[in-house]
Amino acid sequence: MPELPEVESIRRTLEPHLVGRRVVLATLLRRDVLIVRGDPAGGFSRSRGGRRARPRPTTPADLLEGATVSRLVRRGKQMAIVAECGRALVVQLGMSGQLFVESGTEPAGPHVHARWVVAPPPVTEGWINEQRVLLFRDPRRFGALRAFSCPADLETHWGGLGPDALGIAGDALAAALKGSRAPIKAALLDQSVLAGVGNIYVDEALFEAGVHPLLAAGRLGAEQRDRLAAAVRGVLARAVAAGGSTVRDYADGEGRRGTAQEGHRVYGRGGEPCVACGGKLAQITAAQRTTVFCPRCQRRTGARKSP
DNA sequence: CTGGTCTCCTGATCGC
DNA sequence: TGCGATCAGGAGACCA
Repeated sequence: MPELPEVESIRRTLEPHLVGRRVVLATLLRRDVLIVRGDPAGGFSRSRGGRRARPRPTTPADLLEGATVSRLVRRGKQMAIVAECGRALVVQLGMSGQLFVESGTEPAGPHVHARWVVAPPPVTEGWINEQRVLLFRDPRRFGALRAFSCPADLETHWGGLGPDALGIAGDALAAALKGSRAPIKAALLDQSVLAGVGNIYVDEALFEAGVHPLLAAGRLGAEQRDRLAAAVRGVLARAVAAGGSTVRDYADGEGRRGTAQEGHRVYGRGGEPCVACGGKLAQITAAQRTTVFCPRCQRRTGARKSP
């Protein structure tokens, strides 16, 4: 389940394979994973009554064929492959998505929905000088590719996201949570509030900050919000440094697993002892997600009412 | 508008 | 050993 640290690890490992290279061939093997101007290209919208008579036409350029990659940019859990011409392809990995360069030694397996052949650099300059094949694989298909034809369209799309969680400051978090009566866990998972946190790191950050997952978001005190912002940054930064969490099948852009799961203190540990107090970790459902926390270390207490 | 619930999807796991 | 039931979960649609 790729969250910010996993996407950042993928971005970093793919950079040397893609930046400065030209996409010579792009193939869409399953059309409905590509979203162009807000609609799936494959013809059948998932929304009720959204069945369209004709598939939306797409062009190879939507998948950046013929374009030269200028940079890979991450915002929250999304990554954009930005081309020199201004086009961009945003990759959303959803639950089970993977984006990686084909190793040649292992078969890519089923559920590959898009494939790019990337030319070698014009001048040989180092060890990565061969043609590369980039694959988008996504068994559960909660992921998607979104095509944008200019930087302004990409910015508009990303405008719907909250501030990036990796650099979230206490006052920015306060602004994002102001007035919210949703449980803090639900608020942190809402990508329009804060971009990048998913179910693993939200539980880890709440534990580190000593905040109960069901506390109303708008009721956190200033000190709690600062602690929470610092916990979010710290948890994510450590996970990035560890190459992300491989809980099931996550792998980076070169197929390598991460080790951040070794540092998880609550995720996946319901019923086990708290690493801080030794008490039994509770497991509940919050925001429709499995939620693990320590009832002793994470008090459901917010700011005092003004006298 | 806001927050809660439903839905999509497949692989892993569990109990009989 | 086989197989149906259950669970996992990101995020948009939907609804009260």
